[in-house]
This record gives sequence, structure tokens and C-alpha cells, in this order.
Amino acid sequence: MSNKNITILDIAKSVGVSKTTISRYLNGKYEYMSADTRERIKKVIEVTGFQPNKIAQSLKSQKSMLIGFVIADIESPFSSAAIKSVGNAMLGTDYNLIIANSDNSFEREQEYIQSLLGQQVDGLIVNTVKMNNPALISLANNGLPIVLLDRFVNDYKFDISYFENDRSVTAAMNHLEEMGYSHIALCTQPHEEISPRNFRREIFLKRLKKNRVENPERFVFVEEDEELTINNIKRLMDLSNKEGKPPAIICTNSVTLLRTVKAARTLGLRMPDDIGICGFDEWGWASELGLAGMIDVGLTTLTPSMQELGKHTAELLLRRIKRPEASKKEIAVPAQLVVRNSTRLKKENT
Amino acid sequence: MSNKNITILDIAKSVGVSKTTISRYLNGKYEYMSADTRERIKKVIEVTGFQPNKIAQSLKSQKSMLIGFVIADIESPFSSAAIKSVGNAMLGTDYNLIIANSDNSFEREQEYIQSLLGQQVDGLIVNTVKMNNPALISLANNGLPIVLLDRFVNDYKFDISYFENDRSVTAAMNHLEEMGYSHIALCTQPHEEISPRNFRREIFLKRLKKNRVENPERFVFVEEDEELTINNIKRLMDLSNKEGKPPAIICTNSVTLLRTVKAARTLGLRMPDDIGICGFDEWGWASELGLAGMIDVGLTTLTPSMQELGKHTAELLLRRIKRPEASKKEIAVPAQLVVRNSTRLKKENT
DNA sequence: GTGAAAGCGCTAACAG
DNA sequence: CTGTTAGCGCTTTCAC
Repeated sequence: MSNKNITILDIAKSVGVSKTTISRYLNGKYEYMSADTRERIKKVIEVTGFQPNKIAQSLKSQKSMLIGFVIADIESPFSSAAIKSVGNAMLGTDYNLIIANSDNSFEREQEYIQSLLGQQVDGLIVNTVKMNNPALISLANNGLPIVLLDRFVNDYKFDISYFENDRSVTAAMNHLEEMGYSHIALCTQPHEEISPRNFRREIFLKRLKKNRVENPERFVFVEEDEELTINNIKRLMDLSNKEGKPPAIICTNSVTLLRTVKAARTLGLRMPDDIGICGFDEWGWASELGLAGMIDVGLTTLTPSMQELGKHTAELLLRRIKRPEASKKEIAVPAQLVVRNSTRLKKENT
Repeated sequence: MSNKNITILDIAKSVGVSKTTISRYLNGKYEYMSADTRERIKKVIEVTGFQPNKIAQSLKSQKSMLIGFVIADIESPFSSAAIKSVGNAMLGTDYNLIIANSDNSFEREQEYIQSLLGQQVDGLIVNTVKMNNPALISLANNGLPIVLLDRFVNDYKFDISYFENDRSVTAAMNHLEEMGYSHIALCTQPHEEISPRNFRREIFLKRLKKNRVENPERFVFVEEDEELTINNIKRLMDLSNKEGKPPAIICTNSVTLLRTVKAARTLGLRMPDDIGICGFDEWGWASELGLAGMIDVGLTTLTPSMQELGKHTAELLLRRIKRPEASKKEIAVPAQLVVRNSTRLKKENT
């Protein structure tokens, strides 16, 4: 905080005018002063390198120009890409981002939001941990600009930008069935309170039911660690061995995707013939570099544009801040199915 | 900023005491009030959900509890991992991070720092774009707590946490020579103003000179895009074809590493026999998941602990804030050479 | 054109 | 134990 402690008053004295005039200068109200004083003020400010104290400005103006960004798991590539893209989208504006990592804890999410409110943020971007989130609803009702990131909250319409789930999962299912894989499993993380995971799971189950797969719940793998992944893959292999056709797995995010590929490798299974693996990939920069194409034989992915997600999120929030009464908007960002070798089952295997 | 606008005064009235008492309560000075009033204050605060206005607190206390974090390129995996790890290290503290992305522009770096100073940040973490940075030096001289992240600044001793370069590059060189690769090249990005790139380049050149390689500068590839990478690899292949032994490349960060692998694939070159590729890998999250092991045949990497880097950075800054006069510290975080298939040249090729 | 003064929400002497 | 008061650095009426 050691901003040389030079204040508006110092400048005023130095120029030989009052605080008021300096303040006016800072706020571009040049019509209230002579060209001469304006010029002199400019000089002094340049020489001294004076920076107006935003804290004091905020106290008066009731605007902090700060946006709170609460992310569920800063360790995941989704989050990195989200920070990057929202950050980029905020660039032209005067807003700064404060990042908080709730680390998948609802309690921490609550705490951070409280702390950010204390910080007087002008708005909040929340990648929430919980679908059931009355606290968030009440904040929104109190007029705090809030935009959700990818995850919905029950019983209230927020501004939100999210990845389109329905067509994405369906596209992957279509592709895998066409290639001739036998059983198809969905590999996800605990989902009770996370909306996209729920959506994806439901779409998947609906499809299996349509296909008259009995007891479809068997094919939803909820995994928290590698050991579980390995066991699930083993089970799946056993099932499909009886069919004479290999199985496939759809992973609902990049973390599970990598974990699944790693587990398959550990088990000595080769893609695409022993097993087909594909999944959502939100690794931002690395998507553009073609990471998925370089992993193992090349991974088939559902690749959404993180840049777009971030851009929409930022825009929604700025719009909400500017027009608190505007109607809520939900923006779906599509994910593109990029077919690579990991699911290109050779026809003779079918 | 719509914090329901409830202030310390509202609480005071509601409890029937003065602002002072509320303030004391907020600051834990319970010895200044009766157990009874304390209890009543607690009740009212809970009921109202009152949050003290940090802006006002900051104005008084001259502490914003905000740390500015200026990153050179938020798109790179290094940055994501750095944000994550510094963020984690700040968790227990009351400080919040404001992230600014200078996007490799020195001008933007300057602007952001000014803006953050205006924001009255209590300290700065800078992953600077320029070794030659008098502005940063003058800020430090003015008593602003500053910690550098990985990149040094000339002519001034800052607190800094950085990746150890000397032993890392040397270890990679030793390994590649042992495996029997002919020419070894270093693949880097423009480095004039970036200290680690300079260091790594110098260490590399010194080694080549020691090996009596003529005109060693030929083997430093400074690349900005994929096309250049492809051309450089072609040149290198031509050179080593004459030797009857394949060449190898050391990449100085994960971006160049991925680009190089991709280019080699494009050229139809297989690792490790046609070409050996290895490099620094700072992709944090993915390191733990073993990404490098999954790319192509598995990449040999120099893997530093991002967690450690972030932890040290945060600690250095907090220490500097607490003890402005403490002597400066430079902390080197070692990178571990992890040998994988991409450089395991089969002996018969030698 | 310019300035005096009040006040944003909070803290910290100083008095009782 | 509790309250009065004077600011923190800035913006904004209202007067001149």
C-alpha cells in the first residue's frame, strides 16, 4: 500500500489550487477549469507519478470496479481455461478480477462469496459447487449482479453461459454406435450437486433406455480416483468380452478423460481396438495446439470453445451490471465432436 | 456493490450502542464490552448478515489485503499452474489475489502495475516481461513489497522464486549424449528480455563449446510459430543424416515442447529413433496425472514442482509484507529429469 | 473558473 | 465498559 502516499491534496498544494479542481481534473471535467490550470495539473501529476487512490474513490462512488470470480476447482484445466478466457474478455474494461478457489467445498464457496461481498465487488462470476443454492438466489434477488459459469442452480433463472450437453453427448453416442462398439459407458465424477454432470448422465441414460439396455445405471462410472477407474474398466471389459466386440467410454471432462486413458494403458489395453475412449476436453490453449491429437493414438474429443464461454460470461456480467433489470439470458456454447484414432474401430473387428 | 447497504451504524442503532462498540466487536476487542452487549451484537449481525465494508476498512487501515499478480502470458500452462499454486498458498491468509495478464507486453505490464497500485495492493507478484526494468526497481526502492516469479530483473536483488536452470539443462544434455544422439538443439522462444530463456540458452551454448561444437549458435532454435519449428527440424535432420545418428531437441517450456512434438509428427518422424525430444514441462495439473507419459510414446521431461514454486512465491511476499527490511531471498526450485520413451534411443542405432 | 465543506463506512485516540 | 470525535482520500453539492 506504499503508494508513496501522495494524495490529491499534495497535488493541489503543488499546483496552487484546491482538492476540488484536482478531483475534477481526474474525472475529466475540464470545463470547470482554465486551460492553464489544466495544463499545470497535468504536469505535476506526470512528474509525481500520482495515482488516485481507488479505495477512496470506491468508498465515495460505491463502485469497486472489482469482479469476484469463484471457481470450484482451480486445479482443473477447465478452470485455468476459464480464468484465461474470462480474463481476456475483461481486458478492455476497467474491471479487475479477484479469483477465489472454493476447492469443491460449498462451505468455502459461501465464505469466499461473503469475503468478496465485503470487498464490495461489483459483480460475481460463480462456477458453483451446488445446484441447491438458496444463498446465491437470495444474493441475486438482492440485486447483486451474478453470472453462473457452466453450472446451473435450481429454482432460479440466472444469467449463465454453459456448455451444450444434449447434442454433444448424443453426437458421441451416435459415433460410437456407428463404429460398432458394444457397451458404452459414461465416466464421470460425483454429480449429485453439479448440473452439467447430471445433465450428461441423464442424456446418456435416456439413450441407453431407448436402446433397451437393461439396468443402464451399471454403465455410469462415478469415479474419484484412479483405482476405481481401473476396476470399472475391468468390469466393462468382462462384460463386452462376452459380446465379442470391444466397449467404449465417454468421459465427461478432461480430468476423467486423462485418467481413463492412463488406466487403460496401465491395463495394457490399446485404443481403439481393445477399447474406445473419448470425452470432453476443456484444456483451452492445449486444444488449439492439438494436445488431444498427440495423446496416445490421438483422442476423440468433444471440444467446446473456452474462449467463447469466457467471452459470454464476461459480457453477461457487464450487461447485468449496466442494466440490472434486463431479462436473464442463458447462452449455450456448443462442443464439437472431433473424431480421432482412439475411437476409430477398424471395421473388421465389428 | 449492492451489499444491502447495511452499515456499522445500522447495527449500532439496532443494538442500541455506538459505532465504536460495533467496530470493537468486529475487531475482536471483546474486553471493551460486556458479555451481554457482545452477545446482542452477535445476534444482530447474524440476523442481518452484515458484512463490514472492506473498502472503508482499507481506507482507514491503509491495508487492502489485496495482492496484485501480474502474469506475462495467461495462456501458457506455466501461468495457469502458477495462479493455481500461488492461489493455494494464499488460502490460509486473508489476502486476495487480483490477476492481471500483461500478455507479453511491457507497456501493458506497466499499465497494470499502475492500476494495481491505484487499487492499493499490499504487494505485487510479477512474472515480468523485461529483464531491464527500472520501474520495478524503483517501486521496490519505494518500499512496495514485490516478489518476482521465475524471471529475474537486472541490476537489483529482488525476492524471487525460480526454476533452477543450470543443473536441469545439464542433466538433459548428459542424458541425450549418453543415449548417443548426434546433434543436440535447443528450442526456445524469443529470449532477449526473459531471464530463464537466456540462462538456459547460455548454459546450453557453454556446453556445446565445451564439446567443441563449431558454430554452436546454429543449434539454438528461436521459434515463434509452427512453421519455423518444422523448418528448423528439417535442417537439423539434414545435418545429422550425414552423421548416421539421429539428433535430439531440448525444449525450454511446455509450449515449445508440444509444438516440437507436433511438428515431428507432421514430418513423419518417430521418437526416439528418428529424433529425440524432451523439454521443460510446467503444466501443473497434468503433470500429476502423467500427461507427459501419455503424449505420443511418452515424453522425457524436466519437471519442476509448480506447487513448490507457488508456495515459495507466496511465502516470500507475505514475509516481505511483514518484514519490509528483511534481506532478499532467491529460492531455486529444482526440476527433475524424468526419462521416458521419447529419448530412449535403442543402442543398436548408435 | 474555483473552493469550502460535508460525507462515503470504518477505526482509533481520547474522554469519561 | 462505553461513547465522542477526528480523520483515511476522494467526490460532490453549493456558494462565490
